[in-house]
Amino acid sequence: MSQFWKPGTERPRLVDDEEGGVLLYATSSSSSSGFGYGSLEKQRQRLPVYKYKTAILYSVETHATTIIVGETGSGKTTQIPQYLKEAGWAEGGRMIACTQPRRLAVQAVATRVAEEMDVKLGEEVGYTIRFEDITNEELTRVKFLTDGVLLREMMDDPLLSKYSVIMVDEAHERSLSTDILLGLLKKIQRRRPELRIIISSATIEAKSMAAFFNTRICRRRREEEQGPTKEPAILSVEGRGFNVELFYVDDPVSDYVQSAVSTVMSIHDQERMGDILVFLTGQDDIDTAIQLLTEEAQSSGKQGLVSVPLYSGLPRADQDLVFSPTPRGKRKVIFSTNIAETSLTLEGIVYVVDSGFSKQRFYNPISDIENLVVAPISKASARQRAGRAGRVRPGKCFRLYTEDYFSNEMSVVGIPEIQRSNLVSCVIQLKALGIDNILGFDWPASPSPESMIRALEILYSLGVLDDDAKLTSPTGFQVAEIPLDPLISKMILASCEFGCSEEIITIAAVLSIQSIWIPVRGVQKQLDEAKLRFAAAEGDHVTFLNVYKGFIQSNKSSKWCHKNFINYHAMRKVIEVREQLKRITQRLGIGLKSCEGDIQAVKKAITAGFFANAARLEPFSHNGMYKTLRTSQEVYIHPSSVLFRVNPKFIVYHSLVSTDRQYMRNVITIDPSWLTEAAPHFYQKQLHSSIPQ
DNA sequence: GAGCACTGC
Repeated sequence: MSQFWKPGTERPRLVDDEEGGVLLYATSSSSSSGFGYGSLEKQRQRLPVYKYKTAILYSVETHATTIIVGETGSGKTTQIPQYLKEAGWAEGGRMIACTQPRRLAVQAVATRVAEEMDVKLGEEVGYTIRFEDITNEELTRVKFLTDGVLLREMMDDPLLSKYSVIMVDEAHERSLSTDILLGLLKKIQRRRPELRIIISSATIEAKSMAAFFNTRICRRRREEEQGPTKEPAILSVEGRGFNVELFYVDDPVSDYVQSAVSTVMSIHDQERMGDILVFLTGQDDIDTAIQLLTEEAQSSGKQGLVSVPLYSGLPRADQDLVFSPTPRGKRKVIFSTNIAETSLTLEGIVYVVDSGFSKQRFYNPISDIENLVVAPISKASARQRAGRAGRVRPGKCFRLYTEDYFSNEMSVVGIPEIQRSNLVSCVIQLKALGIDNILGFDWPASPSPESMIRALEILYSLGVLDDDAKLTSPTGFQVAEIPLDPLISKMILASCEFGCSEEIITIAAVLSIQSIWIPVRGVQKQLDEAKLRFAAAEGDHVTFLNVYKGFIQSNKSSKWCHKNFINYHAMRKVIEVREQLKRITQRLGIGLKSCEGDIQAVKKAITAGFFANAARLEPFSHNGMYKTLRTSQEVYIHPSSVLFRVNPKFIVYHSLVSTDRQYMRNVITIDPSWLTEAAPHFYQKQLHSSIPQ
């Protein structure tokens, strides 16, 4: 390995990551195994953040905004809410909120904090995530929630008046909801000077966050200002990770999959025992890498390697393999996507191999298409990946790019999600909160005006916004109320008119789940056959109705799912979402009605939401090429669709996925005259040119 | 002939 690698000139150092001392999937080390309160208290005091308790409380007392830079295992997430509670911030009926970008983290942190405070979860300490509200209105003083839920709460309580302090954790990840939340919190602060905001962020982002929240206008007027200082305070808390030594390649690699496999082999050869985590970009890479490694290990007679894939599409049981203990004398190699960068914490990793790439979403507002492309990661991501090696003992990280590339070419932080996404949901949420001047909204990072305008256009075409870009009544307000993509919400509202809301909320629930089929490559043929049992000539949406019906008739049986290659957990989720939609539609005064098999009604309701996603088969096309009616984009039916190779003339699709081609996922056949019925304004021009009568 | 990661009363 010494020929291949050169130690970086950068000195080995502590590497940060984001969880404040909470180890997901490591619940056995907590009090349930017999530690009493006293021991928990001692553990708390040993956390690095403990030393800063007074400083943090002082800063929160005197500053409107405090930015906490916390490294690995600093304990900030679990401890700061408790400090605030002890200092009296939850007195007088007030509450302390702490947001996380992910549900799992919310549950884990809340559970841990309840344990440390020796209270029952759901009483003094509670949490709220979608479908799960473990809080008690009278008792709960410290509340953990996803930032998406807090945004929803603002619809009822725009000033978030019940909270005295709001801590936004993992702000450096710059997720869509976090950015919207930060923009809104800044606005709230102006109206509620007594509100305190704590933002926990990685080092790299701290300064820009501070600049964003700095609302102090003029230095001289400082003495006249009432209340806390407007200029944010920045506090830094060290972590408790181990050293991770960094290595770079001498020359750029041409094939990072092959290179990752060779590196794993060298580590296995030359380094002491310890598991390896390899960051690749997707399922394809991962499958190829595992195959290559198996071959290389076989041909060189090397033993003792156990390779495990890890990506979100993997069935739950297979994902759990990653957490099973490595057999004695073996070395586990986990080939993972970005999922291991933030969402999952793996124990026992000592070596990290970083390809330097990940798949990232990019949105093109001109074509209104979201693309998934392999792109170089940022320095922040690279640090995060490296940090995964230093959790149990000092580790090593092998970067499959040159040190020169890292220093001079890699961007410091990634592009915030809000600048890479379709903004339709985001715009409607702001409108619902009464923010009229969307283009002038103060964001932590501004999205492009093109994306904003495109979102406004789409919402206008859906009849959600009027000529003055205000929410229409009742449609606009109703669509904003439903926590789904506005196109789906519109479809639900239309179903009322067509008398098929029972069917449409089922379809809406299925569409909001990733996939209801079991994702297995080896048994593709059986999966296709299973699909045929439910396939409807009208398309995928109607097929979903058949699957749902079968699932209900089987009495929601997991056996039935297994037999039919249907993902049982996904179907449970469908039931859950459907129940939620049922409640919401009832509140909106939409009566649930079944069309009793009138499929045309169902398809018309779908068209009412998705008219913009219409495509027409190219005449004389031999390979099933379609063009979208709106922008004449070349698109194809996705191979997973029941209409693949059927190629009906006119279709409406739910979404596009872009790989080497643009694939339409979930399609139904339509009659083109429905398009002009559903959106006359939208299709007026195209009517004569592209739709034959 | 094919699926980065999250999320929402």
